[in-house]
Amino acid sequence: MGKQPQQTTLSYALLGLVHEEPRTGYDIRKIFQTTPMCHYSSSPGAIYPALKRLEKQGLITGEVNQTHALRPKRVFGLTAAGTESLLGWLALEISADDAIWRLDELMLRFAFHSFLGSDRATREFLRALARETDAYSKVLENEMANLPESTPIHGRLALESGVESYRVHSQWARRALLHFEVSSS
Amino acid sequence: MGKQPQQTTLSYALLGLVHEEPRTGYDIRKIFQTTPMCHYSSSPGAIYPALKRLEKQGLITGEVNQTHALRPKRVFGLTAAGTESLLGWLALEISADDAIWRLDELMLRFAFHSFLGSDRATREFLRALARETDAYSKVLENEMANLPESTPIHGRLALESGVESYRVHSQWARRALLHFEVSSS
DNA sequence: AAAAACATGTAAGCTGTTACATGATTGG
DNA sequence: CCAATCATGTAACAGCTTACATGTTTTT
Repeated sequence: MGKQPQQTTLSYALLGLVHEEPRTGYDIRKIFQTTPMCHYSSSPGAIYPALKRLEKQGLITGEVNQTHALRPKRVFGLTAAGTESLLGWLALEISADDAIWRLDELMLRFAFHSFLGSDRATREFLRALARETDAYSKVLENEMANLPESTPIHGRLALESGVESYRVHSQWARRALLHFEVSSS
Repeated sequence: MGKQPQQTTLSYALLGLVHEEPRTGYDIRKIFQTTPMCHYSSSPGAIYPALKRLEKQGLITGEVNQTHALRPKRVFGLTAAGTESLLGWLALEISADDAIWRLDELMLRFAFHSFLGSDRATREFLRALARETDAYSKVLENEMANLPESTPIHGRLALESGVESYRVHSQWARRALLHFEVSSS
C-alpha cells in the first residue's frame, strides 16, 4: 500500500519477464534482441544495472545457478514485494496523460494483463484507453481545424498522422474489448 | 560536408523552430506547452541548456533584445552552419531503423520539410517511409503468425496493435505522397 | 497592491548510451 | 584450437527530470 518508488518502463518490462519465468540478464537481452517484445534496449549497460536496482529494492532476487562453479549465472525471480509492485502497476488507472504521452508503456501493461487473474481490470483498462485516445484524437482534430492559414501542407499532414494514430489505437482498444466481454445470454 | 556531432531530437526541434522565425527560449516553451507540435519537454531545465549547447556549437546565435536594459531576453536565430545542419538532417536518407525506432523523429522531420525548396526530397522521404513501415508491419505480422500456441490473447492483441500502427503509418505516407506528385499530363 | 504571466537560468540526481573488459563453453 | 556464443559486468559521458532560484512586466 505504501507508495513504492516509481519505476522506469524498462524496470516494469523486467519485472514482467521474470514473472513469466525465472530468467537471467542474458535471457532478457536475447528476448529484447529477437522477439517483437522489443523496443527496449538490449545493451548490458542498461539491463544489468536495472536488475541490480530492482534487487536492491527487494523486488527480485537472483539465485546463482551452481552447475558450473566459475562464471556463475544468476537466475532472477520475483519476490512477494515484486509481485505486488507488478500487479499494482498493471491495475493502475489510466490517466489522460498516460494515453497521450506514454502509450508504449500502456501497451506493455496490456501485454502483461494476463497475469491478473480476472478480466474485469482488463475491460476497465481497455475502456479507459479507448476513451482517452479517442478524446485526444479529437483534440488534435480540432487543433488541425484551427491551424493558421499559413501553415504549410507538411505540418497539416504530420498533424493528420497524429490524429489517425490515436484514432486507430482507440479503435483497436474497442475491438480488443470484445475479446473480454462476458458473453452473457 | 564534415560529419557534424549528432543532435538529439529536441535539438532539431529547436533548430526548426528558430528557423521559422527568431525566437526566445520562452517562446519555444510556450509552443511546446500549447500547440500540437508538442511531445517535447517544455521544462526550462531541458530547453535552456539545449539552446546553450547549440550556441556553443555555432548553430544558433542569441541576440539580446535591449528594449529593457534589465532582465534581457535573448532572441535566437540560425547561423549558416545551423541552416546547413537543419537542411542536412531533413534530407537524410531514411533507414529501416529510423522507421522502426524513431518514427517520432521522422514525423518531426517531415513537418519541417517545407523548409526544403523542392518537393523531390519530400517524395523520396515519403516513399522510403511507406516502404520501411510497410516492411516492418509485415515482419511483425509474420512474428504474430509464429507465436507459440501458449501465448495469451493479451500478447497477441498487443502485437496486433503494433502491426496496425505501422500499417497505418505506411498508408498515411502513401496518401501524403499524392500531395507532392507532379500532376503530369 | 497583489497576482499572473513573462523570462532566464542552475543543481542534483537518475537513466540510458557507448565502449570497454573479462572469462567460459560449445561447435566445427 | 579457433571462433562464435554464452554470460556478466564497469566506466565515462550525455541528456532529461525535478526542483529551486531570481527578477520583471502586465493585468486586475
